[in-house]
Amino acid sequence: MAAEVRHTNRRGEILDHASRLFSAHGYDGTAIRLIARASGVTEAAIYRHFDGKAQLYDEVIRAKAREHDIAGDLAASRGCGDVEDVLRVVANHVLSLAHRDPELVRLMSNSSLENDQGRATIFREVRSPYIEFLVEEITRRMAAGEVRRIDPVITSRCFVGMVMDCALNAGMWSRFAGAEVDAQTVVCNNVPIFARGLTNDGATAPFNDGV
Amino acid sequence: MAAEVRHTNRRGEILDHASRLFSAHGYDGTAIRLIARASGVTEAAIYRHFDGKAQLYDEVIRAKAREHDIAGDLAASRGCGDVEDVLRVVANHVLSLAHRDPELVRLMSNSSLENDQGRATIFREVRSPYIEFLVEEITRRMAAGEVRRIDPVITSRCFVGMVMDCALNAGMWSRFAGAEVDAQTVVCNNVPIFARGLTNDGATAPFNDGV
DNA sequence: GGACAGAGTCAACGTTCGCTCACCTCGTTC
DNA sequence: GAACGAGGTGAGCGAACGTTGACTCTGTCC
Repeated sequence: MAAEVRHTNRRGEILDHASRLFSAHGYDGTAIRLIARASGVTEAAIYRHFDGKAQLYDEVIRAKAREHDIAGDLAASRGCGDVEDVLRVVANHVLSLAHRDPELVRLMSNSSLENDQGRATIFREVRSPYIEFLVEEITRRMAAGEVRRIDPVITSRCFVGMVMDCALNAGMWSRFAGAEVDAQTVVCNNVPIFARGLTNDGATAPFNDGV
Repeated sequence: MAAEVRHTNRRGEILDHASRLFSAHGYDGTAIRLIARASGVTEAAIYRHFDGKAQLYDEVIRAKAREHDIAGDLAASRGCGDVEDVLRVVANHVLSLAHRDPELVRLMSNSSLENDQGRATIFREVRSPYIEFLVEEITRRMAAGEVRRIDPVITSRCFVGMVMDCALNAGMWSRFAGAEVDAQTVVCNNVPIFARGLTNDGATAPFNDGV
């Protein structure tokens, strides 16, 4: 990270402005001309640094995803607490990420069809770390009898999807329902529901049927 | 006389082709020229029927939303079965809607920033009916003691969000994990988890604390 | 001090965009 | 049968688009 700081930061500046504009207006809605003007250079200068619009967009996505070490953050909580704690860690991380980096949220909900590769990149870099962490935790806790017998992959994908959808559409909620709901309230409401649905009752034997 | 008047349907034809193209390439990615060519007319003809591109897009969204009577479908299941049945009805309806009308799914995930009004329309016409149905069901069952004390609005929004995210990103799943997961498997896995998290234990008294 | 490469500008290219205009062709109405 | 409005055409507008080529400036290396 510190090694990248050359004495000309133009490339980074362009990437920053492009990230902001792409996230605000989408891929098709952002002209190279706009990025150039925002970066204080001409359009031709942008083509000195990037091969074209598509490649610039791809670099923006990749740089944005690399800003966060999601898997690394989650690794610290590996094996800690009960399954409710695990869900809470994931949900809180997603929602705080969305709060810290609104551009990322917009890029995620923007890169739907325009530039399908960008969408795949975001999916792989942002969503997958959460899912993989959850799958691992749930699988281990299922073997230990803490979690009932469910499909860890489907369950993890859907839980992450629920939290992502919440982060992406929080703005829409307030527009229709009026009252703003903060992230912590959502977590406090939903994580226990999901956790309760996942955990074995104390009365039930951990291994009630074979694998 | 009345049998040959099918070509008075130009407006509807244009809407159909516009719907297909907008859902395939997004708002900015779809040129009026393309819609005209697909509809077998010139661009000028489109401007006879619609005020402009933005209004055409809005009409597409509105027509698409009106194709389905989500609230009406759900009303038939009002008050039936236990809370698990209610969740299953909602999840199955969302997933079958997505299966029957892929264009709608694409429009939903496409209309992100481009034309924000279109996004709000889809949100109101497609998502809200599910949420309102769930809120009503959960609230009633909470009062009856079947469901634990949770926030019905947040819970409903998040459940619907989970299912929508599943419907929207099912294509992405298979690309990364390889194995395709069909909708019914997802419902069978997740609805019981959520339902179990919502329902009161049999051992617990229905009203264990005041409202 | 000359060669060279990177970074930047300026001007323009060919194309496509949303949109409009003048005109045509009907079926209906008075 | 004249008038008329709805629906359609073909040509073309001005603007914006992504992209490129020729050129300049400025360090750095041999």
